[in-house]
Amino acid sequence: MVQHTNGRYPAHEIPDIVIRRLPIYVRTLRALVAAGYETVSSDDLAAQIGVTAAQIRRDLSYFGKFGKQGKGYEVATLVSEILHILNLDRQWDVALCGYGHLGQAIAAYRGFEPSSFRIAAVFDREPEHIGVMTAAGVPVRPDIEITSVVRAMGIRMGIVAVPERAAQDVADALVAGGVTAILNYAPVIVRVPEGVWMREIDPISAMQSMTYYLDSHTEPAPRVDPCPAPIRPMHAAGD
Amino acid sequence: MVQHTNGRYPAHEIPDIVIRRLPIYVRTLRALVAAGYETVSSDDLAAQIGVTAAQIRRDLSYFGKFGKQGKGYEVATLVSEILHILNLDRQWDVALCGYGHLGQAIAAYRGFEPSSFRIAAVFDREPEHIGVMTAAGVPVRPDIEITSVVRAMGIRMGIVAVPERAAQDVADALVAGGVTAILNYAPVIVRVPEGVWMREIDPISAMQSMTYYLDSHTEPAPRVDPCPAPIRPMHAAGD
DNA sequence: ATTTGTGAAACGTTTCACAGCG
DNA sequence: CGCTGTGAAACGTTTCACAAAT
Repeated sequence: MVQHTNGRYPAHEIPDIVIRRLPIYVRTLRALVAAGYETVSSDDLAAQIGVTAAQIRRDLSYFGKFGKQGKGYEVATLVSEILHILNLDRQWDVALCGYGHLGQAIAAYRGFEPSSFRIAAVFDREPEHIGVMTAAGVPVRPDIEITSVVRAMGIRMGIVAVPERAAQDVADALVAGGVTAILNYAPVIVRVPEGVWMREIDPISAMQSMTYYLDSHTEPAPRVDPCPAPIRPMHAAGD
Repeated sequence: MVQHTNGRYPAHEIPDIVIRRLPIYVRTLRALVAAGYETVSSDDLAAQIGVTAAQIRRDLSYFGKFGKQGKGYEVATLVSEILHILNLDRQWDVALCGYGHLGQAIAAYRGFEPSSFRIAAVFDREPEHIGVMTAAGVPVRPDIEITSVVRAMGIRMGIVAVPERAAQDVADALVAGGVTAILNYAPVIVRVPEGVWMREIDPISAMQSMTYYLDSHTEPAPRVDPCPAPIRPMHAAGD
């Protein structure tokens, strides 16, 4: 019942593109906390991220008023607020499907826990992987158990890291077990029912779109200086 | 000199979002070729991909006229046309930076060659990785050689698969060597000079944005039937 | 003085709808 | 008749610019 809209914007009207930017705000704000900042203006935060200050203010305004005029935003508080908006003030169990090279890299990645996720179940098709333990102590189970285990554990999110020919079946099994959010690494369009969220991780497409801008007959652009300034520790700020 | 615009749309006016969709069109069209299709209408292609037919027609219209009224598009020809537009009718050497779990998974992935890419150089910081050969026979070199090797090999694209604290340095080294397109897997904002293209692979952000839609207190949505139809082999199409 | 939150304008993208071609 | 290519309209997103708050 505790919804994060403050009455003005029904949740279903908030653009998804705004939602997708919030994790970047969290990440950057956390870096600012680590650097010793207590408050930040939308201008400074925007400079860090490489977007406009107006965009940050507009994005946040969908959810409430978090800043103070003349002062900016209290960094630690804003992190908590956004984490709450995103339902990240709890941990989410995730089912990892596929324990090949990619799946093993995902299982070994130390970035999930601090991001509110836990690889709670792992599945694979290959007999030689079954029964293996991940570094976190999760056993690899046969893929035929996806639906039943996901359902029994109440898992709501899945990662598809299997070859493209298996991706649709694996996604169907996840959905059958009650999963409503899927991160898909397979280079194929996976169809899911209404009400199931899906995000694609598609490095090949990303690379194939960048080659458009790489003229085959031209040498690299001339060297320019590196860019805007990175976060500096608070204590170094003097003038 | 052989540019892919046919005179009406200068390349610099074509929206990047259109460019980013072209690889999906290629992938889907190739699946249609494999299923025995010779022509396809924008309606059918749109249904396969899950977008509107108007969007496909508009996207393609930026580059020329590839269809025939009353007939649709010749599938094999359209694949070639789009590959040409994207500069994918050649192979691109790519520098992989980082040979940890993720880098090893990337190096082992068999999807690059058919997508016009080749992992041509691999770099890592850890002494125990240096000198190791990838499955494709590429030696892992120390990261201090990134700039010189990339420059010597004429490499134009790089993949950053190192921990976030090293990502900026590695990207700088790539750019110093002449790289102008970077795929970044590190969960940090990497700053690059004007003229360098960058795409982010950010699974954690993708997951953190999906949790917004997973109400913490609600059980999974009721079961619905699986969706639109997948590609069927031509020979099965009868009615 | 500084900075937020937000109407209104500007800009970008998608969809409609249909003339015209095969 | 079926389907493309595309003006024009609709829709979505970003930016401007400023009143109000401290």
